[in-house]
Amino acid sequence: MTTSYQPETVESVDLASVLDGLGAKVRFARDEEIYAQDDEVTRLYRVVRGVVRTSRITVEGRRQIGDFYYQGDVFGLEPGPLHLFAAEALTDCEVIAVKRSAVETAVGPAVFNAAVLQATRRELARLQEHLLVLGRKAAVARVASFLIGIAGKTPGDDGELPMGRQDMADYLGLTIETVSRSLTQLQGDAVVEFPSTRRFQVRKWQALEDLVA
Amino acid sequence: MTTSYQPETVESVDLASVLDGLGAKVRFARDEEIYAQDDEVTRLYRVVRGVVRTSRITVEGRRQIGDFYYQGDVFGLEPGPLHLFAAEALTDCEVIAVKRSAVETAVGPAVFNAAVLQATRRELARLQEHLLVLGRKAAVARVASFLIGIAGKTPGDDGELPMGRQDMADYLGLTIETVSRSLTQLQGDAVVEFPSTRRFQVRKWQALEDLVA
DNA sequence: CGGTTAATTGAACGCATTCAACACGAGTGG
DNA sequence: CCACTCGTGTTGAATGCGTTCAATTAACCG
Repeated sequence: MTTSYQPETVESVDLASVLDGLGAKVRFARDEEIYAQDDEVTRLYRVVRGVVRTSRITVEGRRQIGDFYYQGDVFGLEPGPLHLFAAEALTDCEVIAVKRSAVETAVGPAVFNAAVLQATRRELARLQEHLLVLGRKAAVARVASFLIGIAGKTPGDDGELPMGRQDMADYLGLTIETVSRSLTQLQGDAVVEFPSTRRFQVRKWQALEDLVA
Repeated sequence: MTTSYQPETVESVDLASVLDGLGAKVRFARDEEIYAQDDEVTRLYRVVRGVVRTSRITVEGRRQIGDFYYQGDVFGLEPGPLHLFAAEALTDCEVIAVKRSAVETAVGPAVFNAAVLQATRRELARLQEHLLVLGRKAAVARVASFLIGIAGKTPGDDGELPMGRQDMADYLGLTIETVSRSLTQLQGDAVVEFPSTRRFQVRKWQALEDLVA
């Protein structure tokens, strides 16, 4: 058993389920810091409830948002010994935080590595997607792809934005005004509809996806 | 030995050195394709000589360059089963290509996972850095940070650009003209000097880094 | 209700893009 | 050696899009 070759078994371990068994839930209030930029990377986190954002402030005061993490997502994975991005509670939320070493001793190094690898892969996929959005020029296209992502999280045509316009702007590399104008334009074209500022409904999926293409 | 807990040992495995022992060197001519977009992810690659670029074409014909890989770099790591980015030989080059399964059977799943994880982390670090460059607006700042990266690869103040202006533009999310203008501006301010189109020398490191900050 | 923050809208500006022309270098053949 | 071409890079001028600054409106909460 110890010598048999079982790559599939090791590969299929899910970090999320591993974390659930360990560590206690911690609550964070809106805008509270979970870990800071340049903090040491010691823990792994999982969102139990609410939404978390990672962000980085450049010297010139500009802010870049790394990503938003929703229920079930694992975050806190970074390549180096220090956090390049800080993590804050976007909404009031609850997260499970476990020391990496604790996870490792609990499940063993092989399983730990496999699980971290899988989670890191997902992280890589997020970044690749984000990269393309930022590389693409048109503001409306960026906003459109963002809305698609949000709407895709829930079944049906409607989506809910847990973050404000400023967060959207910093995520998309735009200003708050441009985001607002893009949204207005999409509404004017009847592609999406906003009953309130944070809730929307997709009216023309095709048109929305054509913008991103 | 099989049951003892040795995280450090497993962690420290380097994928690059593992690859060297396996697989044969393959030559690719300039602009030749190493693997295509949407190809299955089956192999791991290492650059022995020359430079490789990864790129992705959007439906609207726009091209985004993922990264450039130099001598010693490992590439071909992608989160999903398919390659989102294609890989091409930027210059005539030589790469080692090994089937992932071959690597895994050679060193065992634990070491394989550890090694792939480490390489994936590096990949993640590259992307995070790239993300910040694209999120930052100013064209000159993007070009400056690119030049710093290139110049940092070789000791001393001079650097060599293996890629053309179009590749730089697609990497930085700019047009070829804007890249050219930014370079001219940097030369005009005597921050860098270009004896030829592909070779440069940094004159004022401080000024260059201030632009990026 | 006011009081505060967030979001939208307007107008002017600036920077990157676009389209176009020109310069440069390398390679080819007269 | 010159003329020619082709690919690549630079430069110019005009446009357009996103930004910036400012004012207005909407949403939230006591």
